[in-house]
This record gives sequence, C-alpha cells and structure tokens, in this order.
Amino acid sequence: MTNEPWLDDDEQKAWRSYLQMRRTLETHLARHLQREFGLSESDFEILVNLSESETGRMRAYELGEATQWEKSRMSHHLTRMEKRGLIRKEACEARYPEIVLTEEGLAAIKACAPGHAARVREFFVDVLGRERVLALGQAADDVIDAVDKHQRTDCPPEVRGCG
Amino acid sequence: MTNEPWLDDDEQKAWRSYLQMRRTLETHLARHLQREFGLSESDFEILVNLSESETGRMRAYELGEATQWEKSRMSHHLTRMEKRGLIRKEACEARYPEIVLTEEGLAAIKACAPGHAARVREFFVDVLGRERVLALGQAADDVIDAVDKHQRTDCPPEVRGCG
DNA sequence: CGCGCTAGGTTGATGTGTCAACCCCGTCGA
DNA sequence: TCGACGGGGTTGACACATCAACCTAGCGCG
Repeated sequence: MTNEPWLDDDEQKAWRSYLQMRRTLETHLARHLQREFGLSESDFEILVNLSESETGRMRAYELGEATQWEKSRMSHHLTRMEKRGLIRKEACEARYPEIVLTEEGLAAIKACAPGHAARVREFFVDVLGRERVLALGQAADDVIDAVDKHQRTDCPPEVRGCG
Repeated sequence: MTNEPWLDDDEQKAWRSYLQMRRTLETHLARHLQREFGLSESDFEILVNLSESETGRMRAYELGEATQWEKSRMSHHLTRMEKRGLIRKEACEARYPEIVLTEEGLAAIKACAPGHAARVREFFVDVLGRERVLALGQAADDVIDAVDKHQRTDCPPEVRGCG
C-alpha cells in the first residue's frame, strides 16, 4: 500500500499531536468524572449503554459488542461496579445472567451526563467547530474500518494478534 | 462560548467514532509492540525520547516535560524499565540522577521502530491521506491548547483538577 | 448415548496509571 | 543562622487492563 515505511517530519509531528491530544483530553475528562462523581470513564461507558437501552438491562455479551471490550475486562469491571452498587447481575430463565442498571447507577449517570457532555462540547466540538468534528468522525470511521479489515483478513483463524 | 451543552446526533456520533478509533488504534499498535518486542507503548515513548537526545541521557524531569506524564508515573515506570535492563539510573555530580539508555534499550528501540512506524503509516497516515493527517494534527494542537489554557486560567494555585 | 467442540463468562497473575503522602535538599526571608 | 517553603523524586495503596487458563452449558456428530 506504500513503499516508504517511515514518516516524514510533518507526518510525525501530526501523529505526535494526535497522541498528545488523546492523552490530554482523556485525562482531563476522566479527572472531572472521577472527582465530581467518583466515576471512571469505563463506568461511564457501561452506564451510558445500559441507560440507553429500552429496559436498562443487557447481557454482558451485548455490552461487549457495544463497547468492544475484552470479555475479561468486562467481567472484572462489572464485578467492581456491582460491588459499588451501580449495577446488578440478575439470573433469568435464559442461560446467561442479565446486567441490570440499579437506581443508584441510573442516578449516577443522570447526574454526570450533562456536565460530561458540556465538557466534550467545550474542549472538542467547540474548539474544532462542527465541520472539523464531523470530518474527524469520518476519518475515525475510516481508520476503524482499516484496522478491522486487517484483523479479519490477516488472521483467518483466531490469532487476533497476527504476525 | 456556547449556549447548548448537549451534543446533537451527528456530533455525538463523531465523538463516539473518535473514541472508538482511539481504542482500536491503541490496542492494535500496543499489541504488536508487546507481542513482537515485549515493549509497552510507555516503554516505547521513553526509549524514543532517550534515543533522540544527543547523549542518550536525560533527567527524569526532562522526560516528564517531553511526555507530559505525572512524575509518579514516570518514577514507577523508570523503576520497572530499569529492572528489565532497558535503562539505568546514574548518579552524577549535579543533584539529580540521569536516566541512561542501555545497550539493550537502544537495541530494543532500533529493532521495533521501523515496524511501528510502518504500522502507523499503514493504519493512520495512508488510510487518511497526508492532507487529512496534517489537518488532524492541527486540530489536535488546537484541542491541546484549549485544555492547557483552561487548566492554567481556571486553577491559579495548583488545584489542577479544577472545580 | 457419549464425546468433544464452541462460545459466554469467570478467575488469578501481572503490568500499568493515579492519587496522596512523603523525603530530601536548595533557597529565601526574618 | 534557622525555619519554612517549594520542587524533583520516591513510595504505597488502590483501580484498572490484559493475558492465559479455566469452567460450563448447549450443540453436532460418531
């Protein structure tokens, strides 16, 4: 797909800026979530998914689809969240237990969502402007597709790490 | 700076795509580095900085400037890297010890840099194209500035988390 | 039937990041 | 001279992510 593996100076600079933004933005947002509401970004992600579902209950598997987490990460994290009362694991007739949003979990997400959204707007959407945000979204989708495709093509069996 | 804190659907979609890209790209690159060379992205970052310096030796403080890590993270990580023989902490006349790139560390970075760069090219630069990469770099710088400025203005003393 | 496969889920070990508290030494003002 | 302050650096406790190994129930097939 290319003949020169190296990055030239401009490309390298852009890449490093990207890395820096990723770090800055993540720590900044995470810090607020943590300090103001005692939630990590991981907690937030789970709570958002549950609260956006019709019933407030999903299987771990569905959460995995939505978040793209490893199953072990999901399991560990749900255990921790249950311990803190944000969710509950409930057995049901079907084989696998359901993950249920508790009152407390619902309250938590309702409390922090507006502030979080506002911060995303303040430091991302408003800084870049709508045009660039949408363009970046598109770019992100392209990258995701490329990596996805690569993983699917290059590793027929299940060796997800490839070569 | 804005009157409506919420994100509309398009903005939200773009934001989530960004989050997804961040995750996908990071895990993909990290996995290769780990499996092929036994290096984490953090290791890589330190090694790059050291190897790019004139002398292969820097103070922890300088590494902190370059990477923007917390000092405790730096300390922990350097300790781990020293244990693995990638770097050495060397006392010198000046007050603080210097972090020195070992032979082994230099070999490691030389071994993995080309493959890593190639992967960044394959999944980022080539997917987006030079134009969009540079634009993204600029966007990233804008975001970094905004967050930086906010942290500086909003917290005169040292309460970095703000309120 | 019974054998093994597969897929959802759990567990434990390990490496990593963050926070808060601390140590150490140089500096500066009283 | 001395004490407090501040900044570079370390430490310990804890939350988190990843890997590999495992458990278990449904399924296909002999």
